[in-house]
Amino acid sequence: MNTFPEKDFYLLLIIAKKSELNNSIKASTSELALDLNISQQSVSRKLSFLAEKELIERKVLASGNIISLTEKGKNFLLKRKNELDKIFSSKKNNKLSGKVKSGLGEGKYYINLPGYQNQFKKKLGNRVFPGTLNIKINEFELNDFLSEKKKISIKGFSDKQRSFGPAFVFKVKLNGRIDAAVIIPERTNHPENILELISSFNLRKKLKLKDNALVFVS
Amino acid sequence: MNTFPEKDFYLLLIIAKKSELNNSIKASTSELALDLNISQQSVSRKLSFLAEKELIERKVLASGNIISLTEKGKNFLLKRKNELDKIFSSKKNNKLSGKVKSGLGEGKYYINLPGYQNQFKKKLGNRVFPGTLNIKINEFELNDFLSEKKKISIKGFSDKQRSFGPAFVFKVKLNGRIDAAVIIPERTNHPENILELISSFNLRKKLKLKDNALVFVS
DNA sequence: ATTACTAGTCTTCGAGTAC
DNA sequence: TGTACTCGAAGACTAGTAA
Repeated sequence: MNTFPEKDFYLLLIIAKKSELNNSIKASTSELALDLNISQQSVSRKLSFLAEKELIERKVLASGNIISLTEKGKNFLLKRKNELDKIFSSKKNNKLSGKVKSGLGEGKYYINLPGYQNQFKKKLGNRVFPGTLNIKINEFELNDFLSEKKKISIKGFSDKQRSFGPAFVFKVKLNGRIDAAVIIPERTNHPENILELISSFNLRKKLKLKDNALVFVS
Repeated sequence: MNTFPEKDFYLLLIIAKKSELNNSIKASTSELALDLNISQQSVSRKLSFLAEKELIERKVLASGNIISLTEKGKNFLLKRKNELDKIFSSKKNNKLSGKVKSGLGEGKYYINLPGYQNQFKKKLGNRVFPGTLNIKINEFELNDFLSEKKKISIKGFSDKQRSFGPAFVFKVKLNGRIDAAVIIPERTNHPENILELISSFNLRKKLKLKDNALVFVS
């Protein structure tokens, strides 16, 4: 029995990620075991299972496995994606709420660099206040929220000493009325549950926000 | 151990579907057992597990369960959705290919009703040929394909005898060059792996298509 | 009608180890 | 280094049944 690999879904997902859906990957069972937090032996068994069900294609070499998803495997994931999309589509997140947090104040420095400010002026209509308002949000809702917004690109640049990376900004309203923008570094390495807002206003002052104040962006 | 309910994912998904994410549902363990093709006892155990992990909220009554997803439960699904979205986002399907199939010829009758033809003329620019070209496609790719297209609504209407339902149409090109439109009844009950195309042309003749001919829409 | 405990069976797990 | 077999333990399953 066991027609559908619900239990092995996550292994399939990891293979999809690593292979970028369409390529082959080389991976040993112990490597994958680390990703899944299970034993090498179990991965071996699971890969056999997925191959037997024709969800993956697999060549076993002395040095590891060459693995790729089959059409059937991709469809299995796509079907799951469609189910989830359908469930969440009705509840489009056009609002994101969270609490105001204090950042490290680094944003301030970067935001105020002329290389960025000039672009803000051109693309957002105004220079922005040197500082960001940090809001702690549910990171899982961020994707859906931003997917509805227009992505505006901010280019990176260099000065004599160092270079500054590109970023994306998205125009939003804070608490339904104040013009602001979400800014996300293109090569992000900071926590995704913190949303950084910029604005021509000093948002914290303008809205008299203290730490942990509940706000929403839309 | 067993921190994440990979094995019970499908039950969580079913609860999400039935509850439309945010509502409570009433369901007995044996009902859910049918959906999952497992025993009533297993559902009982799985529900306890999900509740213990705080993925669902559950009230056990003499007549069944009142179940709703917790924020944590929704996040679990949302996270999975985001992973899948990410995997498939690079491979945007702006092309859908499949084989020409013979339909039952019903489409012809409906398509040609003035109540529909007048709307086609207004919204697609032309009356359409009375007949549909049926293409067998991969149903799992349909969602992604259509999500990139503009949805045009065709209203339902009634005559003395009966009523005819609303539909959606999406402008596409067949084989990269012929103007056509996908038509999907709003209350669909026909197989989703068959795509029905309408056009001002008789597509079958114009492209000299025989059954099983490979075509693509974009 | 329910839910869910018990108990026996079947499945899945990973340590050890062969190749 | 690899993969994957054996096998004892742990976990998950269902039938019977109590509440």
